[in-house]
Amino acid sequence: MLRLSTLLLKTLREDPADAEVPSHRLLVRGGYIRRWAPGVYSLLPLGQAVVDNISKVIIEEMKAIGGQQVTFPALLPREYYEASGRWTEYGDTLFRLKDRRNNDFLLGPTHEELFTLLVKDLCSSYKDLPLILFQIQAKYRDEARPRSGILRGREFLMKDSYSFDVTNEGLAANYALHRNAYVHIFERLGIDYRIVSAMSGAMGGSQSEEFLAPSPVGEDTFVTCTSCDYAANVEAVQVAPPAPVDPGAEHPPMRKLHTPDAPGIAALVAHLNDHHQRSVTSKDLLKNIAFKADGKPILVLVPGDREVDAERLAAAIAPAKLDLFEEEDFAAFPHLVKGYISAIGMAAYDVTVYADPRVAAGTSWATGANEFEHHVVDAVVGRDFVVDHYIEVATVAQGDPCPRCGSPLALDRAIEIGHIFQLGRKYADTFSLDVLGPDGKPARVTMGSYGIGVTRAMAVIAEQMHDGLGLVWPEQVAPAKVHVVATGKENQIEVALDLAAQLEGKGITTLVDDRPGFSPGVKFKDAELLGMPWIVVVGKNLADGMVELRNRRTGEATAVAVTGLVEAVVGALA
RNA sequence: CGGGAUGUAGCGCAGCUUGGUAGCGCGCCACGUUCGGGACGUGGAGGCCGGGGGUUCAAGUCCCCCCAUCCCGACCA
Repeated sequence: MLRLSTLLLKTLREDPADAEVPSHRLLVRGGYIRRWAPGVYSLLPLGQAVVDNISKVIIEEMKAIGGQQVTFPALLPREYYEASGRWTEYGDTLFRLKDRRNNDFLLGPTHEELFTLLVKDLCSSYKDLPLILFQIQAKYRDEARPRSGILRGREFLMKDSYSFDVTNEGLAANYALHRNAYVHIFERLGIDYRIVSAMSGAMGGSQSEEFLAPSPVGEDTFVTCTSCDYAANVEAVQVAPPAPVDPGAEHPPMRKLHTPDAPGIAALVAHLNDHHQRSVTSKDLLKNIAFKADGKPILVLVPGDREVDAERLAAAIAPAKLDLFEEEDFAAFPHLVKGYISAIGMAAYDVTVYADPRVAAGTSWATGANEFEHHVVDAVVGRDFVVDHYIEVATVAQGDPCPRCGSPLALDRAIEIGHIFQLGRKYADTFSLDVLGPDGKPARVTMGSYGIGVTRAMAVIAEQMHDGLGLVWPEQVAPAKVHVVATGKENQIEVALDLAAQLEGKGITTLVDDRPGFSPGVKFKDAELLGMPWIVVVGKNLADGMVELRNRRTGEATAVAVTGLVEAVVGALA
């Protein structure tokens, strides 16, 4: 039983000044969490209770698919991350520190390395596999911009699990088990979610799916088809192949035009239409964007109404390191003229040209001329310039055709709450993780990794389930199922405590507001802010032997005899 | 890393233009009244005005530097 008279809880009447999104505002106001530094929070007693409830659901479902729980250290020596290359790859996002002997350590951002090494240490036969290990543990990532309370923290609680198999079929089976377990977990937590295809490029065709919770404050964007069941993160959308181009089509010869004051797509559209009797929109122009791949200039071509998604590009050219083309790069490489960039003639300078599939061979474009204040029109792909590689890097827009069925795609924002990934043999290769197969020969192990943000799930639930008065927890995660409010100056507190004890006796977690001297208004407001699914009011009707049972979500209230309260609650929860 | 905003009591804020004894609301403590929608009275506790330097007889207020926090952008030629 949680008693408000002694519980460490101070609710705030006003919104904290630094909180914008609802989950952050309400969790701080309700005394669930407290901030210490950007992206670093304490869980107070009620917050801890929520996290415990979420963890319990996750642990049950992970064990149901044969997962074995472990706990790894968060403090890790550099050498293992050096071996996998992530000491460098993670960059500034990695928290690094030194011990007294000046040895490098890090705070673990995720644990593939150590799980791989543990299995290498302990498992030497195919008979030891398949194996699923998981932990619920704090992760550390020095995010460029932590935000939105515990939605994106620098320290956060995560369930991470890893599967180990000898065969690809085994990996696929473990992946399917996890996918299924995640469905159960998010259903039980009452989270509204979608499963979408995620980016798989960098890891080489491995399958990967994300569990996304639709939310206006989400940082991810995903598409869903308006008619079939296609759903994907925008980063993973595959463009439908462009309509075939008639190879025999005649195009007028390429012409160079003087286009003063027309750098940039919008200015060029206006200039061509006003001064050259063309009828073009941004779609007909080629957007040429220069980057550096391992220091060498590359060009990326997309239609003028699209943007280049740098994340997708980075994944597409990995492991080459992607950088922007800066002022000094233009100065050092005068063949590319800022504002008038063109792919024409770039083959001579060893500049690799990447293009979106819409920039198909035989299509005709207006583009830069690599000459100050000049553009060209009627430049034809394959005739006037060459595309070296086609890659998926253009941003996706509302209404784009579904790659599966061609119907328009819808775009929505969401928060990533889970990610399941067929890693394959990447880490097994790094650490030479083999087991002996039935044929007596070593077999390379294949792995999956699977994550759920536990503290983020708490924020997501708050985000999806609140109203103007406060939080509205689902029964599975609420710190208590019932909040008993005692108002009045008679024996209400005694009766409330007695009812709470009876409810607890039935296994129903109960929070009771037994604070003396608080006005009824304060107690009602707090009960609504804190968001337990059921509120029992022990007040003035006690004189008639009655109390009130309210549903926090619907606001529905019914009068119940004190003697029948426990039974009524049991019925309501069933 | 760039742009914007903000740092004054536990929380939310005013005071800064025009320098002159540190304020308000909530919360907190004591006593009394009140008790179904954030009650009231009386008395109280609580501040290095983010930090450093400067100007001045005098700085929360003016000037310079630094730090921190929040929001937006992370490139679009």
